Amino acid sequence: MRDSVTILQEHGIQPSAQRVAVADYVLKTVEHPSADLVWTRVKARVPYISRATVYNTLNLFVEKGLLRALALAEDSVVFDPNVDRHHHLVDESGAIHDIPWDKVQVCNIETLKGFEIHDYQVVMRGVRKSARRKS
Amino acid sequence: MRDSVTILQEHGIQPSAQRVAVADYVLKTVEHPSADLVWTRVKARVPYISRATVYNTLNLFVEKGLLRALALAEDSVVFDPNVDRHHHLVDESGAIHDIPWDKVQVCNIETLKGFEIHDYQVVMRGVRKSARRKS
DNA sequence: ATCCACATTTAGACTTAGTCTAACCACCCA
DNA sequence: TGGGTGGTTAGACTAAGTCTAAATGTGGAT
Repeated sequence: MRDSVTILQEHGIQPSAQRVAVADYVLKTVEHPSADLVWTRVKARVPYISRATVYNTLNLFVEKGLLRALALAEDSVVFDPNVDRHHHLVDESGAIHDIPWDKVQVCNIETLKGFEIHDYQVVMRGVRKSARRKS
Repeated sequence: MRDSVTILQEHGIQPSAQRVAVADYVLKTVEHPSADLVWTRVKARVPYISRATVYNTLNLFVEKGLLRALALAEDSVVFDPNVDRHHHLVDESGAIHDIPWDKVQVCNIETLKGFEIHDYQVVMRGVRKSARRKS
């Protein structure tokens, strides 16, 4: 995994200590955290970071294309460091899983009359099937 | 369009004056209103209805299958009286349009390993193409 | 090294969406 | 006539997020 400082610089973001701390967590996670969860996680390593900074930083990262903000569940916006096209599965437990773009195909979307589609994804609800050994 | 009182009764909901007022608006609208917009719209006809009642009523309608709650945009949950399967297009203006189920097809979703899909839809972002005469 | 201008961070006030609570009302039925 | 059950209400409360004004950090010119 590449260095957070480098990634920030490549996207025209001054790599301050706080921003690097946020990047170190949020660019590598797969847990689709809410902003407050990001705050909690980052505070565990850098206790002096403020809530406003976390929100500012997350919004900056979204603006600069490092993150995507997703409004999939009812109760909060979550962040996803996977900015390539992909689909999402919202588990009934609340967990969110990325589904690779080529696992599912959407047909006839370009023939929709009257609209210009800029982007789309399939949003699924379901449960992760319990794997073999559970206990 | 059928009578709101009848529809409520068929779904096991006591048709109080407030509930009928909410139903009269929200079961017929196509504007995908937020809860507060429902309150505003209903208050225009029934000024003595309280915010809590609107929220209670909307949640009751969702529970009883008269409405679906959608978390598509970042800033609030909206309600949709169309409870049949369909897709959604979120216009850049913020407006939400229903896209009929058979306009678009999703393939290979049943072959997804490791998950049991209960429900899905395609969520699109884009703009409504300006029709001929604009001015 | 020093200074300045500007960027960043901070705590806390503020806003907005939504839930909860406890009192209140209205009807049905004994 | 007096409960009891439903529904409604205002307002307190909570949670997510934004804003503000002050403090602090930083890079570049000298």
